Order: sequence, then structure tokens, then C-alpha cells
Amino acid sequence: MTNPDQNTLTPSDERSPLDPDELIDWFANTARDLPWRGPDVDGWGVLVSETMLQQTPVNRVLPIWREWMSRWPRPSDLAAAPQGEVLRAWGKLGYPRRAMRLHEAASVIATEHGDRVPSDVDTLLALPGVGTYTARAVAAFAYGRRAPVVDTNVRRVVARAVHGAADAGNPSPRKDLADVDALLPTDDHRASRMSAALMELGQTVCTVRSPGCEICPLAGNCAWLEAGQPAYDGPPKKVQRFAGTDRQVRGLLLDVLRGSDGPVPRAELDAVWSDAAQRDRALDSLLVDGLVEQTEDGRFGLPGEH
DNA sequence: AAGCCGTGGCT
DNA sequence: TAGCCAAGGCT
Repeated sequence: MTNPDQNTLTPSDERSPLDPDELIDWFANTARDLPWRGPDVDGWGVLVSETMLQQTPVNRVLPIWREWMSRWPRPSDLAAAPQGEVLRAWGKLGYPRRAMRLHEAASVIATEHGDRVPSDVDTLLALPGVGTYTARAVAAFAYGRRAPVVDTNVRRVVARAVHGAADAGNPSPRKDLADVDALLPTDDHRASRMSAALMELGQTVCTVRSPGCEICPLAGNCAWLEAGQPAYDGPPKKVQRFAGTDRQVRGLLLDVLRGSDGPVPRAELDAVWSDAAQRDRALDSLLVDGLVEQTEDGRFGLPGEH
């Protein structure tokens, strides 16, 4: 339990908390009707959506989420599926280890939680692939709990509206959580709606490149706008390289296996990357991660398919 | 705790 | 064009 009185906001140059009802009303009027926000979506649907949405844009998730919900409507349904089928159904969402962890989580939920996704943050945190963001997102969005949800969008909104900075610096989990906690009303219902509203605002209005201040419900009370939209002046953000990394090679190898009916000979994998040493390293790591399995006759395939 | 883990659209 | 970026988690 977080004590709101222990937040680390320094009162001198900080703005008073945003008006929850202003945000909640804006959300009620303008929110996109994403399928995982539907009234019939349970904790399982929300957990699947939140996992897919980790580092992956909404538009790419939409069709895959629909297919998964139709195919595996309960955790036990997914748990019963072979890993290879799960990886194929994950398609090109990226970071396929998420699919394997979700598969493991489904098994735990089915066997230890009566096939029902937990509503308690700490219980959720114990599931594989569920971290501080996802646990709170499920508690708030699926169960209407007051659980501060901190993602990259919320961090940006708070940085601007509250701290008057163009963007949030590097994550500071405790402070970020305390910042958001201080903004939320005390009751579960309004707090959960405000959490959803903060995320939606960051995604659709208070964006990185072209913030829509002219249509922002917080425009009249935004520290950044009031300060004249000063440029970001924090430490430079680390940008990951992708081209030429093991990550790219792993992706190419897995793409071959997703596209084949069954295990393939080594030569078929060798064709996707010229650097043999890097190719071997990538394949080894996939085997270690359990994303690829080797058959007794030496071929390679998705796990659980032979 | 800094670095790794996919993928593709956008500017 | 080539970097930037997208509802993070794990080690």
C-alpha cells in the first residue's frame, strides 16, 4: 500500500494535482472503443491485451488479440495449446518471449487460480511476464482497482502537466509511481478511470512529436504549456540499435520456423544470415530461451511440435 | 542496473 | 535516409 503523503513531489515549483473529473469526463467522451475495453472483456482479455501492447503499437495488436480471444477464450485454453502454435499465433508482434511467458502465466492461472486472472497486484506480479506496469494495468482496467499505472505515456503527461518538462527523463520507478499516486482520487472507481484517461491522453493528444495542446483537456492547467513549451533538456535518451544485432538475426531465424510446417534442416536457417558465428550465437540463444527446439535427427523447429 | 529482447511505421 | 518510437520485463 502506497501512502500518498510520502510522495516525493517538491511543492515549490510543482503544480497542484490535476482535476480527476476533468480527465475522466474527457475520457468518457472521446476514448477510442478498443475491443479490450468492452464490457464483456474479463481479466484474461485485459491481461492478453496488456502483454501484447508491451512495446507494440495498438494497430498491430488489434487483429492478433481478436484471434487469440476467439481461439483461447480462457487461460486454460491457451495453456493447453502447444508452444509452437502459440508462437505462430503471436505472428510478428515482436519479442516472442512475451508469448511464451503468457503461455506460462496461463498455466499458472489455470492450475493455481481457478482459471481466473488474479485481481490483486502482488499476485499478478508473481506471474511470468507481468511486471509493475502490467500488474497495475490489469488491476485497474479489468477490476476497477485504484492502482497507479505508470507507462511511457503517463510519464510524459505527468512530466508536462505537473513538472513543466517537455518529456520525462529516464524512468525513476519509485518517484514515477509516487507522482501518479498523488494525482489519483482515493476511490477505486474514479482512480481506475483516471488511470485509463492519463494513458489515453498521452497516446492520442499529449504525444511525443506533435502534442495537441489546442484540444487538450488539461491545457488550462498544464505547467509545460504555461511555461511556453520549453524543449527537453534532460539527459540524452538511449536508443537501441537493431540492424545487425543478434536480435535481428533471432527474428530472421524464428521467421523461417514460423513459416514452415515443421522442423527444418540447418541449411535452411543458415541461409538467412551470412555471419556464421553470429548466426550460431543467435540460434543457441533461441534454444536456451526455449523458442526453438532441435529434433533428434538434427533439424530445428518451434517448441512442442515434434 | 545497464543492456538485451522484435518489428514496422513514421518523419 | 536513418534514426526515432511504440500500453515493458527480465537479468
